[in-house]
Amino acid sequence: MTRELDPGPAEELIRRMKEGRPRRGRPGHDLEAVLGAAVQLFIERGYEATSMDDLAKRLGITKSSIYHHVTGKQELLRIAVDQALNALEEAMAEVELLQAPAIERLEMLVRRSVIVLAERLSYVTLLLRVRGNTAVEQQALLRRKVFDGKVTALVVEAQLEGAIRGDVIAANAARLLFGMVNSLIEWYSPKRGGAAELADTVAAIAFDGLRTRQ
Amino acid sequence: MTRELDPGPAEELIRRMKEGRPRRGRPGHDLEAVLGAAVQLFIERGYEATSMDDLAKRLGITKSSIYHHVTGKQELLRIAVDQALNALEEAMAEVELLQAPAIERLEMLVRRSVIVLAERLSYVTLLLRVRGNTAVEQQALLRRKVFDGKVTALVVEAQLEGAIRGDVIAANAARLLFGMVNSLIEWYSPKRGGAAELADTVAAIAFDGLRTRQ
DNA sequence: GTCTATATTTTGATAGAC
DNA sequence: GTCTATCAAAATATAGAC
Repeated sequence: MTRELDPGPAEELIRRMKEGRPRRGRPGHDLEAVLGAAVQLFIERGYEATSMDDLAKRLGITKSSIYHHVTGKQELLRIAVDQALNALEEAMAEVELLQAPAIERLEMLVRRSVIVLAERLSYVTLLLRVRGNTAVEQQALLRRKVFDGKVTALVVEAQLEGAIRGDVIAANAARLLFGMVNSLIEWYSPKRGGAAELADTVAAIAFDGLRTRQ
Repeated sequence: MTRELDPGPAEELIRRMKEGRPRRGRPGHDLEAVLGAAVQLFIERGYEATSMDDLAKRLGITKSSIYHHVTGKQELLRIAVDQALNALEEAMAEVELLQAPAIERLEMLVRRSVIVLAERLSYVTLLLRVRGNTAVEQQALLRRKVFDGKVTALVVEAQLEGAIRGDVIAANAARLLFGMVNSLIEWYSPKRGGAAELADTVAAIAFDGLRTRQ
């Protein structure tokens, strides 16, 4: 029970992923393959609506075989949302180190977040759909809340510098800004081309608006 | 099976709601009460994660009693998302009648949509979370798609008029715009004050951007 | 309008052989 | 790494009394 909050043994996978080492050539499936199929299904049907048997069928194995790779359904979700949170928190940490006006740090955070969303699309998608039913989900919501708080702080700072309009409530602006960013998960597809260009579009609309200037 | 796509007998409720006639004073629960509790639970825990027994407990009755009011779980979802879709489509229809530049019609649609989201917050929340698992959900997704297509058409028109920046892909702009609008369901609360003011904020950011102008 | 059964499936998970 | 067999719990839904 305390297990789902621990780092867990799945960090082996995360480490392997970071190092770009794809998978070992053994027959059958490994954790990576199981996780990939699970994430895909969770996104298609929703986490709750996906049964371990659905996952087994997708993998072409039996339900019980899955338990050789993970302790249960929740662990699959935990690994996935952790991937998303780690990347977003890393982006935030980098931005916080910058010596620049708040509005520039904020814009950089927006661009970096778009990139993270594009690169880890399925993980971030799952993260943003988490509702808080289980301990795993509540922990994820908590980390999101911390992130959101830092965004609001950036907006406040930029307003004090006079760089962001003062006629909007900072928390609302922060939420709308990242509401726009996060909405990418609803339609972005890697085929759709460069995430960098998309980041430009998002930043342009968010900071300068849709309207033409004369 | 064909039933879930029919208008269904629950249109009595919808009619009563439109007329502002709240509920009949009989003892026990009516469809409206059951629907209200269901919607609340679907939002808290997710549709799939909510069992009919959860709903029964929340209402203080037994599971089987629910089937006196509705044919099943899916019907509850159908009534709810229909409420949201009807309101959004009505807003679109009204805007389409306006004799005004496309950008003004688009801005009006944004404002009206914010109001709809605020007024029917829980229904729209459910609508935006629909994944397409069942026939009910697929029908809802289809109606959303039509709505989105009309938004994109408005953006294109406004670009041709030179009112909206031409350096963004219309479909992307439309999606980001309503991504921002729709993100309201994640945090808006009626207590948070007027929806009209919020609509102003959304329109200001979307059309003129966060950045201060000198 | 609500109840007490009850039917029938499906769920997440385990034990132990290969 | 996968299998068969099995489990206990939980799911949606129905029948029929009050």
